[in-house]
Amino acid sequence: MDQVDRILDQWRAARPDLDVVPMGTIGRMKRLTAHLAQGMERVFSAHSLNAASFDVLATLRRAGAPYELTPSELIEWSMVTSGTMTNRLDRLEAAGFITRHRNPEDGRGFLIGLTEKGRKLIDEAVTAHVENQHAMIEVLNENERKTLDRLLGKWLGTFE
Amino acid sequence: MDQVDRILDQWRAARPDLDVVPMGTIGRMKRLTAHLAQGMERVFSAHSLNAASFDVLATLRRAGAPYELTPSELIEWSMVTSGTMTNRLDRLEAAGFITRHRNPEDGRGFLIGLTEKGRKLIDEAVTAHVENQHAMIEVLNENERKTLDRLLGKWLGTFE
DNA sequence: ACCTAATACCTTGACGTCAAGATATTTATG
DNA sequence: CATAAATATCTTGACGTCAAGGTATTAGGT
Repeated sequence: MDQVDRILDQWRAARPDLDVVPMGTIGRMKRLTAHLAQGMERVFSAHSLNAASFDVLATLRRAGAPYELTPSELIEWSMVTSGTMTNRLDRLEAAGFITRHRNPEDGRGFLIGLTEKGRKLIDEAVTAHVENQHAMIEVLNENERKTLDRLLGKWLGTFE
Repeated sequence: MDQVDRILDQWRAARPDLDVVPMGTIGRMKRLTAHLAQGMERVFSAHSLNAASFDVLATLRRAGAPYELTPSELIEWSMVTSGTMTNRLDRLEAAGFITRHRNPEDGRGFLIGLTEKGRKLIDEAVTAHVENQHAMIEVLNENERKTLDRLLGKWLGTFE
């Protein structure tokens, strides 16, 4: 009997004509994602980062050496608008974690690169991040994790 | 092989020392929640609402007649800060969906009530919302939904 | 070559959110 | 009672995000 169940009970009393079972599942997804985000944010802030800046640095890092991508490529991976990416890059550049230089192959655009400081930071941060994710999912056993991942994958498939 | 798998493959190449399986599950959760939120937002905006205003009106509606709660109670149900709730209430009051009057039992506070216009709107909106949620989860069969809901509940239990 | 369309990125204004602090009122303590 | 502590709500300033629009550069069709 968690908070989501209490909400469903209220709906069943107030609107008995509605079948609110899916609302329960979706509500649990939303709350869980919020808790997970909060847990991850703690690790990020311990490394002077937040979800937005971690996202950009991680995308550059996992792209592999020489750790360079265009803003457009970063936008695709991160699924944000160009204005959001400009803002993210402004802050990361000011903090000295990335550099912006004109793309020699396309005068309209730029290349974003990790600085040495940025690469060291994201390598430390992602190590702690992965450890933290392991800790947060610890309550589920191997079978449960596999089942959950499979169901999420199937559901996600209808959207992507 | 979805976008999450592509990200995991990049990490395995760039940082083979990390076990990124939990990152995959958490990543799918996050993306799925984002898609679900987007799908729900479409229904909300069709009723001149967004997730924030729907949340407040729905909380008042499912509390039952006379559809009145204090801002503090709304804050607890919605898990937002007081500043956020003030902002939400300002907009809903300006739109004529709720009223604010001083709480006769506590001079420090207020009572928030649904207007007739607000009650009608949320009743229509929540009907469409529940239908939409059914449509979005349609791809999973009864057993899969039950299993997913049980696993999410177990996981969520470690946080709440 | 020229001109239109497409592309890459930045800018602006609005929104929803939070953290921290302010104000008014109630409750608890001596 | 008087006063300190707690409570209820609003205010302020900052952040991250998006949609829409702007500018510069490249690509395509004639």
